[in-house]
Amino acid sequence: MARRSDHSKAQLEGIIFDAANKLIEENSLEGLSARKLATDIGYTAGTIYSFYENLNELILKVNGKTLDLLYKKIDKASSTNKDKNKAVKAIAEAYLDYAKKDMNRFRALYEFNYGDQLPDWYQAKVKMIFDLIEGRLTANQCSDTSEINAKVLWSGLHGIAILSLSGKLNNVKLKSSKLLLDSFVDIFLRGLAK
Amino acid sequence: MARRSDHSKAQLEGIIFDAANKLIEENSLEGLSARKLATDIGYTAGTIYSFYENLNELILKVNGKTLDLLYKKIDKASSTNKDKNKAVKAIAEAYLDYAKKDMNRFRALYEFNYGDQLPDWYQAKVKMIFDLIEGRLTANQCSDTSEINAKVLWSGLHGIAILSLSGKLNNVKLKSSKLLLDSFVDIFLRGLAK
DNA sequence: ACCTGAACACCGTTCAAGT
DNA sequence: ACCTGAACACCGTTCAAGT
Repeated sequence: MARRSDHSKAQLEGIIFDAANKLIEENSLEGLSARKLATDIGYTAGTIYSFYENLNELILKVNGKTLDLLYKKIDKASSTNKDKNKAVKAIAEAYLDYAKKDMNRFRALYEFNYGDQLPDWYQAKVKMIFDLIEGRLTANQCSDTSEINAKVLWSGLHGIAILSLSGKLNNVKLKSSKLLLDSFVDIFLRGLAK
Repeated sequence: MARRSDHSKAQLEGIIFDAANKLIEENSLEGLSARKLATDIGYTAGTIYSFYENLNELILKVNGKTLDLLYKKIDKASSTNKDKNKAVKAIAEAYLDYAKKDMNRFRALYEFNYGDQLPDWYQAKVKMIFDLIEGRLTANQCSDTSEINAKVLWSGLHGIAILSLSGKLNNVKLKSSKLLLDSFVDIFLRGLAK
């Protein structure tokens, strides 16, 4: 212990964040505790609280970074396709793919109960992902129902992702989750094209 | 404290279960702790462990009862309608309605990480709900895709339920969750009717 | 000024000891 | 036989005291 000004304030904040991010990456929220984190970085638990109000603020920031990563994956997947239906499918698959490959951080996203209302900067990140989905879906559609349709798409997508991860969707193994997702998107797009 | 054989073994187990159920009903898993539960029933925390191996077993049993309640609601809703599409919608609405009205116990259902594989008796309860959905959906359909369709329906349903409860679906207030659900079911059924 | 370390109020779980 | 209560190994968070 006792590293006393081995690092600048900004450096230390980065060290704390990176260590927290790593712990969550390894075992979601169960992986993170103030004392474990402190041991990892060679400081005392108290130090964390001079950079973050509490653990929740730190978790929220890690989750914010996770949202950024998710956004990038979805953005990349959607922009390489031009046909609308294919773009929607690509978005859906990128979402599920991210959930599977970065399982622990994805779990931390929805297992975390912040308690208070989420701050604006966090909501903005969620909105960015949502707008990406909505934008691709409503290329040529009335905007009256487009928001609802996008929310339906995202809800279904998300439901498949979490039920697949948790294994609670009876007998749905990870192998078949893509089949499930593709079926959903197909049904959804067919249902939209009245 | 110290009530020493005021109750029979079976009585005491019931008392523990009921108290746990009540705590979860009031504040989901955050509401339950061994010490709080012990205080409520007038025993010591150690006593709980002579009836349940650990808190997880107790939570699982409470969740089992919640699944029973959910099943009953869905069963009732689906059997009062004869038209297939109406029955499917009734099931979906009953699911969402239950999630909203018994929010804390419903949250405990999916916020709980059991760790190990879920025991058979629990999986059987999940399957009963699933079969109810699948049965109504596949009245006259090829059984090849019916299981997948039922899983798609349930995933979407579930996604809407949890995103509505957690408020993570940006700007989706509880008021509009029924609208969202109805839209989903409409799109889904239209998509199925190729 | 920066960080510690002890303290406070909690956890789940075990098990020797009391009645 | 049944239940306690102390103990163990943990939590998050605060803040006076040390350097």
